[in-house]
Amino acid sequence: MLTALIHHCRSCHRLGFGSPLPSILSLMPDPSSCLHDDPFSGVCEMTSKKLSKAYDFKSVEKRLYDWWESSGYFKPRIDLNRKPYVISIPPPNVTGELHLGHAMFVAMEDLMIRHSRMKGVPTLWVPGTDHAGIATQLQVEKHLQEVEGITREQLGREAFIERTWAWKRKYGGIITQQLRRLGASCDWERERFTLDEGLSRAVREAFVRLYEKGLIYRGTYLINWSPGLRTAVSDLEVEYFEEQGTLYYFHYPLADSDESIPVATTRPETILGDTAVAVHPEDRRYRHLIGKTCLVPILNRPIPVIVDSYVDLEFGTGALKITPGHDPNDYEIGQQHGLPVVNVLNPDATMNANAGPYEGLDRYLCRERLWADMQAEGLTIKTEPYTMQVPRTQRGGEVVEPMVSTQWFVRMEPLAEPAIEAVRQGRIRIVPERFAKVYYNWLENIRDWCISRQLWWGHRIPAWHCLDCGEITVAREDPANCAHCGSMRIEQDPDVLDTWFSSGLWPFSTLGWPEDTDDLRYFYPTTMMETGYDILFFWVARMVMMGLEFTDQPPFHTIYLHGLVRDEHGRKMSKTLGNVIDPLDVMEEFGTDALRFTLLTGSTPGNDMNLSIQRVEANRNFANKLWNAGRLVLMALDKARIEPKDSPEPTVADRWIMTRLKELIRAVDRLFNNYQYSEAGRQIYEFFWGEFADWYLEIAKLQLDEGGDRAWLTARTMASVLDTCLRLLHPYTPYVTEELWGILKDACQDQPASYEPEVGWEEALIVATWPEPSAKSQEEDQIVERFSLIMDMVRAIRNLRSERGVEPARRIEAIISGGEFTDLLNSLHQAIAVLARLDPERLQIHPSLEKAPPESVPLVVGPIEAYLPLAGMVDLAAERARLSKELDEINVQIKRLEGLLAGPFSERAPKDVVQKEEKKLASLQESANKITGQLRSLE
RNA sequence: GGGCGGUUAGCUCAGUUGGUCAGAGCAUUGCGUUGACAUCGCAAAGGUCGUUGGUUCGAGUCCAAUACCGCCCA
Repeated sequence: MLTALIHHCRSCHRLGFGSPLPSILSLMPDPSSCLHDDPFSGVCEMTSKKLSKAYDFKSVEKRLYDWWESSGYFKPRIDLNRKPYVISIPPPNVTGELHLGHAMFVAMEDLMIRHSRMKGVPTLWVPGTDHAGIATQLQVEKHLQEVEGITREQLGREAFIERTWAWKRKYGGIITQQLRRLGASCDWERERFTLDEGLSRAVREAFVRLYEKGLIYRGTYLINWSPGLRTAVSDLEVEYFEEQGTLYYFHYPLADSDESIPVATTRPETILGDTAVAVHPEDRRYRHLIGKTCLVPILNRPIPVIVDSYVDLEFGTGALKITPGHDPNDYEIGQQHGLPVVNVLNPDATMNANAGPYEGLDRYLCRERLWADMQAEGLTIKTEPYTMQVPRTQRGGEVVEPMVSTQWFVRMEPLAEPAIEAVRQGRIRIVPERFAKVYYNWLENIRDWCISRQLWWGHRIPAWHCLDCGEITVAREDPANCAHCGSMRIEQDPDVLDTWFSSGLWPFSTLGWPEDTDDLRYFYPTTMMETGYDILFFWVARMVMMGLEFTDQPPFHTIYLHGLVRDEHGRKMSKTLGNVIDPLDVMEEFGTDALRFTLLTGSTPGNDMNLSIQRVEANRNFANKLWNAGRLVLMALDKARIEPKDSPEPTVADRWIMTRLKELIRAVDRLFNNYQYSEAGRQIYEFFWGEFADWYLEIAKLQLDEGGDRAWLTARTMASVLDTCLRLLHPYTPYVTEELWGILKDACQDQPASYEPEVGWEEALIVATWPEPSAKSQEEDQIVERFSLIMDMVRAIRNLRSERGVEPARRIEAIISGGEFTDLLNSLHQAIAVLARLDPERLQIHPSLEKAPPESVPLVVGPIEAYLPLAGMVDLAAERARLSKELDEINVQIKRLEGLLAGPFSERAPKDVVQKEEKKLASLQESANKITGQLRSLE
């Protein structure tokens, strides 16, 4: 009986040390003695234990991660002569918690990083977190309210910021611990935080430079105001939802006549801020009213009737109220017509003094009251249900109010242009390509970026207002005086910067910019920006702009965008839907590798993926398959512990699996070069399970039984294929592969004969050499073709057995006529017998048969014929029917191919394609002949 | 209104630069377990590749139109 034994000596270090201790070793009692030096014993007399029957990820993951990290494998091996491979992590919110979006980017980036590292490239993955201004501040505010019942205002700015830092210190490590759990091989010694000292300096430098260049300005414009958060937000942070609302129709009375203009609005409370009524120049109905004066309902404030072709004749009444203070389009019109701007809202969305009698009311209450009052005055016409686009904040989802406010902005156009060019010229490549179009479109129509936030948690704007001359001083170092009048009465602007402003500097600020550090010089520009397409504008485009502006270089060469993770039916995960999948739960149940492999092979670049737990489970099974194949290999090594006498020739099966492995490596290489990571992963999976495990290992068992050199070469081939597969899979499933590889390596090194791979045994798989593709050799196709014939033969017999209900345990007789493949069949005599469950004693292989064996079921696989004498189970009529059916099918094919080859195809198609079809036709004709012969013999 | 993606087996998805009657996982059905693995094995059933037209010797793959679903921008 084969047993997987791990021999391990803790004193002579013959095995095990220098690599992570395999899980089983930690279970072992202390060693009694080691007899390595004993000339009479070839085997270390050691405690040993079987490899567990199933892969136990729980005993592996943390131990391996700690070992990798403490061994320094995550740190780049700097070689100044080589170009490094660098990724800056998309920084998660410092106090955030792991979700599948994180799991996705970690899986993708860790795959890229591990692959690059194994290729021997100096590889750096810079980790870090961002301070998430609004999110973090809200958490702390909520906590203060719940626990102490106080607001941040009551606490005061300085104390509040101190509390927030304390909060960050307490919870800031959680997310990075969770990233570690996913196997993220980042260089944690280079971890950065957007609010740490260096990055804050970078933010300040960037701000000052942009200000000095005139690219940052402060001004009063219409912005998006979040009343709940009491801060401005940028255009990108507003989402529009189609919602049921009401369209209110009413009369806009003229000042000096009984006439009125009917107008419609979805937000009546903004009537109080109207500064004009606009009509279309071609609208005859109102032409005579142009230039006259209307009165704002209730307030009786006079406003002009203006003319503007923006007015949509089809919409509502064809006349438009203009509220420059609370509507973006009206703001534009107001600017063109020089209309005053009236703001009727307070920062908390209650009405202000401009709302007259409605002052102090909430915006929605005001809407009701005002409409009721207008009704009383007979100004209302009607209301009707109306579907409208409601702007809501991305965070919290409350309705955003357009409001005029003094804020800080970045002038984007001059920054956008080089960013467009960089992609256009190919200095930056976007994968998948189609997102380049989205990128251009946004940058070409870019609007200025509102960067100030009325928050406390963030980078405070380095601008000081002079209380004497009113000028602004912007400086790298905190100034004591106004730069304009020298007054000491200066106050720093209370606002902080949008968190994305600091994120925009991330690829270079994390490497030390604005200092000219070694890291910056060597690692910048980075290589790959891998992230979700949902933050293409928020983050990626801004990084490109900032990078070009401050470093004159694109911050990365490639942008790879992955899709969103949805539930298994394609719905967005949300708490309300209750379909949220927590990656921690998934890892707990199925292991990190299973989750990673699922994420990595379940999607194509740029497309959303629907995650199903069943898929994760299937991939957990894959990890187990690896493990068990590993057990078998270890048993083989144990069984074939010899020095080979000669150098044995590989068998047909050996050659086949090695050839297929070479083909696999080439395919994986090509796919990696095209960023087709998921297809590469799937192919490795298919190869490992469907070819190596299902076919080769089964045959290998027989070859091992032969003993001697044959067993030795077989074990070595098994070990070699496993070794290569583990290398190929490591970036996908780092834990199970590292664990198994370490055990395999130890077992191989413990062999009397060398099992050393060409590249040698590295100290760990994470830093092992990536399999390089080899040139295709002449005989490869033939090797694979010939073996495929055997596989088809075996499948055909299995198929027939199953159809006839032959019990699997029953070893049956078979007579094969092999023709030119007789030698091939003979060499696999034993294998065919076992795989097809034939009785080896009664498996006859002949070059040809004079006549068909009696009482037997015939079958044809290409050029090979086989007969299964199934006494008592042969129904001549049924066999004839089966063969006729088969023949008919083949004849249809033959006809089709004959027609194809007789037509223009043979002249127009490439030669090799034609040859392929000709070959296929010949093979079909051969089969047809054989079946015809068999039919005749059944008569 | 503009742009993008999707539509392939019951479900979730793959499918190289077009190469000749489509693949996987799960689910279903039948059979099988002292032998690496039941987290397994063997086999079966299941698809006119959304629709229409075009290009081509050849289209799931390229082009055009169209339907439905989804996303982004305005």
